[in-house]
Amino acid sequence: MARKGKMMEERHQKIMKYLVDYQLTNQYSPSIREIGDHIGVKSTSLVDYYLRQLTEMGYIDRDERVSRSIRILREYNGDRQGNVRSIQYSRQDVLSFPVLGRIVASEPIPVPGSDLAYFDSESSVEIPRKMLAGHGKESDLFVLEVSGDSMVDAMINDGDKVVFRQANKASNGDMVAVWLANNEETTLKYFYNEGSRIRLQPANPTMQPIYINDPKQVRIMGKVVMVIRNL
Amino acid sequence: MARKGKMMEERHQKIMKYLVDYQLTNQYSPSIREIGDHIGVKSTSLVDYYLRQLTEMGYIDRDERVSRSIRILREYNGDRQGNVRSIQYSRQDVLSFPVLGRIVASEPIPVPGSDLAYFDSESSVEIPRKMLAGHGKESDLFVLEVSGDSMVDAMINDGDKVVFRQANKASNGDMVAVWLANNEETTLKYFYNEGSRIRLQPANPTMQPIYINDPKQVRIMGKVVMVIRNL
DNA sequence: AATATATCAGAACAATTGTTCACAGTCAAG
DNA sequence: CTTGACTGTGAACAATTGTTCTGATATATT
Repeated sequence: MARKGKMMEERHQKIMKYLVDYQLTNQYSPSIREIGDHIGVKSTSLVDYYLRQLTEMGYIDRDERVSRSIRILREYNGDRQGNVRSIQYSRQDVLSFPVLGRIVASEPIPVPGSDLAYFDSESSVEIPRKMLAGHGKESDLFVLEVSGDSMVDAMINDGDKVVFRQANKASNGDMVAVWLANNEETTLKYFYNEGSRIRLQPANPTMQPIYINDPKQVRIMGKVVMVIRNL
Repeated sequence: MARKGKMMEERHQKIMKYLVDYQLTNQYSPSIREIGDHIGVKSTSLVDYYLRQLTEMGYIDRDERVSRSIRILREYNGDRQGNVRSIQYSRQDVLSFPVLGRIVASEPIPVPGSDLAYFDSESSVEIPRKMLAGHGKESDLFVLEVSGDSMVDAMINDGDKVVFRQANKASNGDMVAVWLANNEETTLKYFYNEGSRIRLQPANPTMQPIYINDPKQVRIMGKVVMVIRNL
C-alpha cells in the first residue's frame, strides 16, 4: 500500500493548480525550475519526482527532453468522490465564425462563396470544435443572426445565432433553410421528402406542416447545425 | 514600401501552418530548429528573422529567452482582402459543464449544491469563456437538458441544453426558470415585476402572458443565460 | 551604380532546461 | 530494527534552445 505524506497531496494539488493557471496566462507550460520556485522546492529533482507521480496518476503527460512540454490531461480532484462533477476549464480548439449577415424571411440566405461582398462584421461566434463533431467539413459552416420574429415557428428567436452547413439537398429530418420561390421567402423547417411531395414541418408541434408538390419551388440553402441564444 | 521576395510570403504561410498544426498535436510550440527543419532552412538565424517579421505583423507573439513560447495570435491570411473573413481556429479557454439533469415541467429544477446525488453524466457542454462574458461568476452556472415539448412557448425545444445562473430574484426582462407553487410546474418565462403583480411573458409573441398577484406563488430558480440547440 | 532588402549558412555563445546521482533526515509498517 | 517510501538539497551534466555575429549572394528600387 502506498503511504501518503501530508506534503504530497498538497504538493500535487498546488502543482496542478499552478500548471492550469500558468497555461491559461502564458499558453505554454512552466519549466521545472519555475514550478519549484512556485511551490517552494529548491531542488529540481524533487519537482521531477512529483511530476513523475502526477504522470503515473494520469493527470499530466510529458515528452522526454522537451522543454515546457507538460500537458494537462485532467483536472486534479484528489481523493474526492467522483459523482459531483464541477465545471472544468481547459484550453481547447475553438472555431471562430464571423457572423455573415442576418436571416430575413423575405430574402434568400446569403451564402459564403457567392459574389456578395461581406463586410467585416464585428461580431463573431466561438464554438469549441468538440461541439461541432460530426457536422462535416468545418469550412462549409457559416453563421447568420436571426432578425425579427419570422422564425418563431422554428423555435428560433430574434437575435439567435444559427450555424448552417452549406447544402443543396437534405435528408429527411434535417432542419433546413429553404427559399420558397412561390412565397418569396426564406424559412426554417424540418425537411421530409415523401416521394410525391415535400413536407416542411415547423419545429413547433402545435403548428401545421406545409406541403409542396413541385420540388422546383423549394430551394435548399443549408442545413441548420446549431442554434445559439445568448441572453 | 516594403518589398516582398517570392520566398517570404510562402515561408510565412508555411511557418504559420506549421505552428498551428504543431500546437494542435503537441499542445506546445515547436523550437526554432524544428521550424527550420520543417520549412527547409538550415540556419536558426533565418528562422528567427522570419519569426520577428511575423511578430511585427501581429501574427504571433513570443517571450524572450523562453523556449517554445510562441503564441499564435491570429490565422495567417496573407495579402487577401480583409472583407471575406474565414473561419479561424485557435486555442481558447473553454468551460466544460456537466449536464446535471433534465428540465421537466412538472418538477422543480434541481440546483447544484443541493443534497441530490448527481451521477456522472456522460454528456457535457463546452462553452468558450469568451461567450459567457458578463454572465457573472462561472461557478454559479449550470446546465440542464430540456425534456419534452413543455418549453415550446419559451422557444426551447426537446433536447436543447440550457445554461442557467443560480438566482432567487430576477430583474425585469430576464428569462427565468420559475416554480409555480399553484400549478406545481416549472416554466421558463420572461420576468416582469409590475409592482402589484408579476407578469410572466412567454417568449413566443403570439402567446399570452401569465399574471400572478401573490409573489409567494413564484419561486425563481435561475436565470437563463444561454440556450444551445445541437442538431 | 549604389542602396536596401531579401535570402541563406554556419558558428559560436549563453541561457534555459531536463536528467541523474549522491547524500541525508523523517516516519510508518512489517 | 530494518526496510521502504516520503521529503529534501545540491551539484553536475548534457541536451535543448534562443540569440547574435560574420559573411555571402541575389534582386529589385532609386
